[in-house]
Amino acid sequence: MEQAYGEVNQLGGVFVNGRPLPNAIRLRIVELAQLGIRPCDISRQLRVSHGCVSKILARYNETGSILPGAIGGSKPRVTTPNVVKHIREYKHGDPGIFAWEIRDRLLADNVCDKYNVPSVSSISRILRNKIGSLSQPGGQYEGSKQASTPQSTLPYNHIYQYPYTGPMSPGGTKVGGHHPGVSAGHVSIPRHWPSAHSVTNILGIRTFMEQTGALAGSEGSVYPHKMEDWACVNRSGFSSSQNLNGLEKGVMEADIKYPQPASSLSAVSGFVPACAYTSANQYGVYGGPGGGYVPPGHHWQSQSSPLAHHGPIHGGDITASMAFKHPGREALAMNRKSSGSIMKTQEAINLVHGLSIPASSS
DNA sequence: TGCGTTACGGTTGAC
DNA sequence: CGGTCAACCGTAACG
Repeated sequence: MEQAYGEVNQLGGVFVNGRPLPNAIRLRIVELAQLGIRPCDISRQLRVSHGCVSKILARYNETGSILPGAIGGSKPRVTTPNVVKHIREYKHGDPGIFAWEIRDRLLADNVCDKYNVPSVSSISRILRNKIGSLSQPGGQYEGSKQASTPQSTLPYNHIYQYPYTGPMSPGGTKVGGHHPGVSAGHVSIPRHWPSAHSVTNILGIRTFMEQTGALAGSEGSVYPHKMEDWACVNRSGFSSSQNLNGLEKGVMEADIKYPQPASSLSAVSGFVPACAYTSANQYGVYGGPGGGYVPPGHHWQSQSSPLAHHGPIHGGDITASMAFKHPGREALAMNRKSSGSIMKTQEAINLVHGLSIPASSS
């Protein structure tokens, strides 16, 4: 119940099986890569398996987003009220109609397209459960809106992976399906590092969290109050100043705090160390291998954090934008020549800090 | 040695 | 309200 669980990988890093890495670390992975640090070095420094580093970077390169994909949930349902309504009408008009005929008519009438037309079995179920019993007085469906086009069917994945900075959706509504890929990149991560030296701040823990919450309310960005809100980034607050090395950061990575063991990489130890899943995500705070797990008692962020306040929260809607991708990335790859030694890496890290600390020092 | 890939055991959330 | 299912996760290991 209150267990603080986590595991330690071969590199000494802490992770929670089945859960995404904190955004702070995901971001750091991308940033370091952009600085020309080799994935293997990133892996070692952040103590994240190289497979994971590879995956995150590949995803980033492909989509421009560092966000994890949508976890859980089901496919968007195809039997929308509108579809049911039509089925009902078809059935009413021809009580002997077969399910497959209904299916064909749904397609013919453009109620659905081939991608979201219900299966015959689904139609049968609808006929049996909803229409057969006639439990619903019909007509109270959501208006006359055509809710069954592919666009409106809300591909649930997108709300996670492609932070869509829609023109509206002030309530952070379930953003209408937006196709992936297209929009990736026009959002960015705010960049101002918390504090370059504080372990707690390096990953932007508490204070950022609060910021995030506050900002989130401003634009209606919705962060699920659960795990996916690791992506607790607000896309609005920094959109105008996003061109610091192409990376914007600051409102994010507040979510986690990972107490990593100070390993032999002393030079880096101050860089990676603190992380832990927020209490908001119901995970205990845990420390590194040496320290064992810290009991989740101290709740550095209470469940009723600011994050929980900003407007309507729709559980699965992460419209947070951590997506960013900047053109100059390749240029940075020139650093790649550096052999990836820790010293070099540290320089790069310092570079990051140098780039990104407008006013972060406490 | 670096890194892409994948099996595995895990979590999540809509249905 | 608990079970199912299909999505995703990161690690570890392989090549």
